[in-house]
Amino acid sequence: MLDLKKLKKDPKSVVDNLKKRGFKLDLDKWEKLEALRKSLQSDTENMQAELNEISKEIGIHKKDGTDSSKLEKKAGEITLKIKSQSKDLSPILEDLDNFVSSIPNLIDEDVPEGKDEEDNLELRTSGNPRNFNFTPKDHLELGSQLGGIDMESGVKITGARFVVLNGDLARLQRSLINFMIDIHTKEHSYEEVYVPYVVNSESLFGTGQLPKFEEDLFKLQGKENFYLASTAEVPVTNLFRDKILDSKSLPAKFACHTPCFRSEAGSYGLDTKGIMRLHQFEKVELVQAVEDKDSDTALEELTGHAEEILKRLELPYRVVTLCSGDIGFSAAKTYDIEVWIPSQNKYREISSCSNFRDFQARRMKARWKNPSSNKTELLHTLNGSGLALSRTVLAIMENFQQKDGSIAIPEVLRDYFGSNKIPS
RNA sequence: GGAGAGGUGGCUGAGUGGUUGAAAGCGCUCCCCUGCUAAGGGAGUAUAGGAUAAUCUCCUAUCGAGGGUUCGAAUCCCUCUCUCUCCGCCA
Repeated sequence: MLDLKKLKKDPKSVVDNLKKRGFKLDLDKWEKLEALRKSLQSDTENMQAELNEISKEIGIHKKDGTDSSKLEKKAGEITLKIKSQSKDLSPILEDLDNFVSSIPNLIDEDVPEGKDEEDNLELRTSGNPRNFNFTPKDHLELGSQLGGIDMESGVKITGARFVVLNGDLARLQRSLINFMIDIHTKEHSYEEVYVPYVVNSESLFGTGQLPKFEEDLFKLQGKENFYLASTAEVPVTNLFRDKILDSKSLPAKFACHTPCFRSEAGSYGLDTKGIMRLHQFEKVELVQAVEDKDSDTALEELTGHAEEILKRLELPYRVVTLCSGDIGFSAAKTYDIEVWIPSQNKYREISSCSNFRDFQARRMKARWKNPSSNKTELLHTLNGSGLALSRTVLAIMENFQQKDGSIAIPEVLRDYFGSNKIPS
């Protein structure tokens, strides 16, 4: 949620900033609503103050046993007025609320301007795409040959964009989970957490998936406000909701493996082959809550943590800064890490690392006690994939494939996997 | 799923209709006292919104959430939710 004080103080810069992401803030509407709210609210509050005063007096009269009927009559009139006024006020408050909670975060100064993913800015690359001395296959072909990727069963059991992995590939994914979590906990000092995969609407509001992006989520029947988590960001970041953290516990860093469920509405026809884009996939997520002054460095650090996994797996990748038109609703700045996919001859997203600054924290009242000012201040939250599992499996298959269709296992993973290749 | 009990400030815990935003204690902050330590004394210590140029200030809201009764609700009524105890079921 935006800092409304900022909007009041300097509406133009807020409008300009939001414009960069292609969001048109209807300032007129807001100012009108706000003016209306102000006058109605201060009016009601004044009446309430008067009523409180009179009620107190009545109390004193009752205690003394003196007559208070005149006061009671007057108070009754005021009460009626307040009630009718509140009826006018509450829809305005609701409008304001909806209006404000649908405004995306402000983007950082150094976010490149642009329209869509074409305008994202490449920051660095790591590793070199391999030169194949044979024609490389795509992961689906490889997986089908190995009998490890079973799209048909996924469709039968559930439907399109669901998959069954068998044998070595299932084990490869599981070993990757352990590998990633171990590095993040042992070397990058994250604490491992296990969290619910079903989340309520408050949690989704907190991280910014609601109210605007309900169509991306799977909603559960029955329980009115339960959804399948689209990312561990939701349950893990909400660990900080309604909390005031001690400065000693900062930075708070959590690593978490969960499945992710996304309806992928609006992605019809995109990545229909194989396991690139699924309704259900596994992910190891990194989440941090830090002091405001630390979030810039924390983003660099967190991105580095995700990159480290790719480096060790010897997968070529690049890091891009998302441009103003491509960045997500809640983020102030985002680095996407893209892994090399030989069959597509390009880099594809495998991790997205974002600094949300105080945007999520304001929505979920995630605060910390600043000992120097002795005040409670909003935390800054960050998260990033470290990494998305199905795409890591895909990338290993394609980048490490051998001429005979077998797949070599990256050196660092062999102990976890228990062998040095997946035979054809 | 059935039956009961309960949700009060950073924590513990009083408070069943009237100057209660809320006693007391703990914790924390500042000050005083003591040669040091131990101890003692005093003051302060929620969040959000608003008025104001701003602050000491003032107003409003908040005692799980939402409604209701009343001049007035932490306190009474209704709905929901969560926690605990017992029973049932169960990986």
